[in-house]
Amino acid sequence: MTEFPIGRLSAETGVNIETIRFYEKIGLMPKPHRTEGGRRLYDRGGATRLRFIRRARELGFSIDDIRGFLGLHDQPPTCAEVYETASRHRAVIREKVADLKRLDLRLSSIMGACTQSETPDCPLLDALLEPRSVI
Amino acid sequence: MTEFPIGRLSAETGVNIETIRFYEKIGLMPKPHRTEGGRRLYDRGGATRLRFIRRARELGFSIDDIRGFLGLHDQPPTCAEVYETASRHRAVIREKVADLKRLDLRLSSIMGACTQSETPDCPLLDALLEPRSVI
DNA sequence: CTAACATCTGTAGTGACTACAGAAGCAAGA
DNA sequence: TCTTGCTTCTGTAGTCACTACAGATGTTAG
Repeated sequence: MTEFPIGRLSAETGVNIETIRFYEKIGLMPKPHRTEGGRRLYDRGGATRLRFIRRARELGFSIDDIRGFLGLHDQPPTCAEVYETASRHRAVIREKVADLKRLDLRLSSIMGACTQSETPDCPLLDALLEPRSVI
Repeated sequence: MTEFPIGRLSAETGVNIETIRFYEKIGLMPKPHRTEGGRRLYDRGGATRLRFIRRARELGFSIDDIRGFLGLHDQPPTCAEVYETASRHRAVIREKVADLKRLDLRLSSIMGACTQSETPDCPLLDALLEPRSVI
């Protein structure tokens, strides 16, 4: 047999069984064959497609981006369109990095005021209460 | 009157009306007075508390962290406990920054292969399909 | 034949809100 | 007093990308 059940697909691709079924429900994975008893049977193509989805997810692309890559919106995209999606995605990532770095600075700044004592009197919480603090 | 309705509280603190009601539902904000007609009335204390919550959220603390700060888990926390929470939070932020930077590198790497042509033949998508790619 | 395991469907939960629908309170002007 | 228009009310459902069950049934090795 060239077909295999969902458990093997899951083991082979590193994608959870429930996630595979979820991808099918939202139309990202096509409906596979079934055994007479109703169990899903996948082939090589299914594994390739699922791995593609997993890699794209690992790179942080949204389900909707992936739908586009797979041509599920309309046509399969041109190379330029894919680049455009990736480029916008990277811009979001870079903005997130900048945001988180600013957050780190602000947090570190108020943490510096902390005495770390065992009393409930905490400059860190005070900093959150004071409108004119470093925050 | 020293009391004011939810709209003014919202305007004053920059927190959405629906969010204020949400905070009340989950017990982060206490139940306020009501007019005879059933509308919420807040005082200065309410505004101070809500601003505290907003600042903590801006710093990325979870609702549960904030519950701890406000002493809603058990007692009001000691300064050392607050510092510990902040410290763990900062560690998560730094890990996220590192993750996102790695993501940027990987993404940039495969974007470099892209021809940005108008054809559907896309090295970027191929990179996601190939198991042995740079990704 | 049976025990153990794999898989099935469907629903609800996660976090931190946001977006409505439909009803009702409230304040200012005519 | 009445109306107009704004504000607020409750309750539910949607967001994103899954994850975690419960309870039933298929499949396979010994």
